[in-house]
Amino acid sequence: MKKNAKAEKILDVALLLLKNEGDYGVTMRKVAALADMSLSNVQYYYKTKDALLKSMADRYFQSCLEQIKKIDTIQSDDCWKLEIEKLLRGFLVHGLEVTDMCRLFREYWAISTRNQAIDEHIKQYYREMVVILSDKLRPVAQSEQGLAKAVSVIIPFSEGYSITALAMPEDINSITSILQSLVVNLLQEQ
Amino acid sequence: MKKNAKAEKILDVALLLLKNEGDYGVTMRKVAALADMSLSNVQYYYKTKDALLKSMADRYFQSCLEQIKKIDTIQSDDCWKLEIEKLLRGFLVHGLEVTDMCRLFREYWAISTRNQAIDEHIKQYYREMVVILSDKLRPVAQSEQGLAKAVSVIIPFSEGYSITALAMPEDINSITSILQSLVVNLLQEQ
DNA sequence: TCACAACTAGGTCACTCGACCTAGTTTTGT
DNA sequence: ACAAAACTAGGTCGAGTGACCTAGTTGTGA
Repeated sequence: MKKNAKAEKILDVALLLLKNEGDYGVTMRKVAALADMSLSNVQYYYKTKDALLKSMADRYFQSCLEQIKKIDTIQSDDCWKLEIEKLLRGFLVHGLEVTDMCRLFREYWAISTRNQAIDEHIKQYYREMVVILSDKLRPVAQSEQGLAKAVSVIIPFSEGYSITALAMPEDINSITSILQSLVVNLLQEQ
Repeated sequence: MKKNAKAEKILDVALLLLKNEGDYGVTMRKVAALADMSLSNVQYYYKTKDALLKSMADRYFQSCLEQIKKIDTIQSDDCWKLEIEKLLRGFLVHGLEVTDMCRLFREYWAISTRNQAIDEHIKQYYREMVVILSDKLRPVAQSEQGLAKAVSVIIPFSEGYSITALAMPEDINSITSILQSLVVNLLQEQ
């Protein structure tokens, strides 16, 4: 049994609560009950609720970035445009069903409007996402300028699509195709 | 003094609280205090908290749609592409600063993941937004197909941009320009 | 004028919350 | 072996919460 196993389990359970019941739904007592330990025990690992919320955000945004890093870099071979489409589809698929990731981000977007620290976390997350995604696309980009434009289109669109997708008249295939040709054009910009 | 003046004031105050403190921040007592009336008085107009939250959502999404309806229809004159740009800028400007509208939508996006009724409200809102925006753009659309694609791009992008704008490398002018030429192309699709 | 509905105010109830306190038990380092 | 640190458990406290109750006051229509 790892030393930090309980502290990790508390974070797991707390994120589960955040996902299902929102930030005010995360109470020390509920966390304790779901983690199958006493209230005082939770409070031993996280002295205050703020400390718990901070640790949750630290770990969650970190894990999300690591997930993005796992995406394959687009290689400059003869089917790179197809690879772009696959990459875009991977982002847009969050619009079809509300995934755990979607739920947590929606909570954090809301919290960020009333919590300076979370707001900074999210901004930093998207800044790092820009860097990571740029690295993935750089091999097929004709200019840094075009690359910057491409990521500045992909990221906002995929976030917005995760919210609005089910209400749009065009389906994901059509949208992916439109976005793909736009991104390809931007990447080919001199 | 209108008959419903108090009921309306309660909704005003409650939306203010929702914006600033989230859904759990809306308590009957806080609403009463801010509306300068007694707790029982608030509870007279809205028997339960659920009833209050429902009325808030009903009125808010309604008012948002009416705001969108006020946007000028794009006329098919010789400067329609410039009008498109102006329209897009109006949407994207929500990315530069977190407006009241942004804050409330972020709250509702989060609430919708755990509240069926709000989820339906939001879906319906975006569906109506599709219709309204389509009407604005139809005069310059070469086909219904292209029109559907255009709105299916504009709406998700503007929502996502309101969240991510400040972390993107490209500024609003560059983004607006990219989106404008994309939308113009889609509208000219046969 | 009078009855009835609309409205207002103050209070109580059981419940939940984060923070704190105290007293044990286990583990660790020397 | 033993002291200190790490950990666990149970209890209490004041502050809020939504729902509910009762008793007044004002307004309106017949």
